[in-house]
Amino acid sequence: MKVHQFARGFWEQEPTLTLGGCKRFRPLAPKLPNSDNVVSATPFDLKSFIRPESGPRKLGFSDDKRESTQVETQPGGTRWNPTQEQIGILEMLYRGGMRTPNAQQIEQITAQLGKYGKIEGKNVFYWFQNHKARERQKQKRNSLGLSHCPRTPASTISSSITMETRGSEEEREDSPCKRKCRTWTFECLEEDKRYNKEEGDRTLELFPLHPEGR
Amino acid sequence: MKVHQFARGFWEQEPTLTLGGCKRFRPLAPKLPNSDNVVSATPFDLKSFIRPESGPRKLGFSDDKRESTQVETQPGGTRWNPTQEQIGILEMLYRGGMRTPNAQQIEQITAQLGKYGKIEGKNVFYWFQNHKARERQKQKRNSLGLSHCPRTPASTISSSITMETRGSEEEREDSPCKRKCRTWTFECLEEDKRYNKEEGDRTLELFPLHPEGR
DNA sequence: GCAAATTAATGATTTATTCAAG
DNA sequence: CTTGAATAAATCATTAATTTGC
Repeated sequence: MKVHQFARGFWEQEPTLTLGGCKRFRPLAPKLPNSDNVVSATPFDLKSFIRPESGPRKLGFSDDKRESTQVETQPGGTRWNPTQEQIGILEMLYRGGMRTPNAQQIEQITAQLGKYGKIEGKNVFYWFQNHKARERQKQKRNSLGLSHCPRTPASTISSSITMETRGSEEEREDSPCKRKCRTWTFECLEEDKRYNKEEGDRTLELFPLHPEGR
Repeated sequence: MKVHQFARGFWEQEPTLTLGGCKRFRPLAPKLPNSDNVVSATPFDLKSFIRPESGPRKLGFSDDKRESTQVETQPGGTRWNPTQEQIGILEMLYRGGMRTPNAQQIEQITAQLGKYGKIEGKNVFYWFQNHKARERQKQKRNSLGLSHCPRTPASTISSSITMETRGSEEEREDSPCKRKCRTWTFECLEEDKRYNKEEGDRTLELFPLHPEGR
């Protein structure tokens, strides 16, 4: 099987990946301590490798200096705490019919909401996911209690801005036809901790492979 | 309520947000026929049109030269088509115990696998998700047939490289304790379509629009 | 041998659940 | 108790295998 061969090259080039922390894996290759390998590799071997939640959860926003000790993959950190403005806007968008914003939309929403407080794209994403799910639950609960006239709670929604959302088709809430709208990429944990600093932080590049460039 | 106020500014500044690709909604704002908002959206309306193989599906490694015209913001989107090398490495990692790599891990894996063909972080993420889920299904199916001795298939995994992954703690397979490891961000649809790229096209910035310094 | 037609795999998204911070 | 965060299950969609008729 050729896999091993490939694997071989793989490990040799990226010793980092050879489970720095997880010794169980015996590297197929010698080890190759070569300091800088390809992709700048961000040496951080495997600390986070599967044991990310060990460290202190709290530190949060103190002020990242993690690169020194690498505090296990980012300070767990405080979770997003939306401001009234942010919630208001999100709800408006929701009422407006938005259910599963795509990457660009999320990006822009995030940019806007960032004016009212720290926020990241994932917060927006999650908010829509949760809000949608919970509205659904609520509705289901209600329907059980009423057992008829399923259209009741729609009032707020339908009143002013139901929009085309689903009025046109047969679909309800969020049809599956909206598939394939989102694209995303992973980001180095390090940086997502910044609060909203001005300019610069908008231009985040997606592949923060370089250790600390920013 | 101030919401409207915010909303107002919001829409004005970010017309793009009016649902780029999902025409279903009618934007609160005028409409903004501005072409760019469709953005990718990959109106792929017709491409898949029942005759999926019409276009040059093969390109893969041949030597694509399409980047010149960029084919309207990327072609409906070819999905990732892993090479043998990539699969081999991924499977190795999986056998090594990796189940839900975090952002950093994904990043690095992606960087490595990128040597063997175009790949993005999300592909790696999805691969693990799917592989894990499908192994589970398979196992369940098997167990139904056997209805006993649940420890059977573990052999390969436990034998040589279980790693610290969860060897140290109480967690098995993929306990929920691994929560909160991942961080990701959304990316503009535009670029994710490029094929392999080398240089710096990775540093793209995401906010083509920030209206004002915020 | 070969393409169109079908089927099997599997990549990509969405939805449902669960966990836990506040 | 509310709700942000994360994962697993279900689902959709596209690509590669394969079968089939010529």
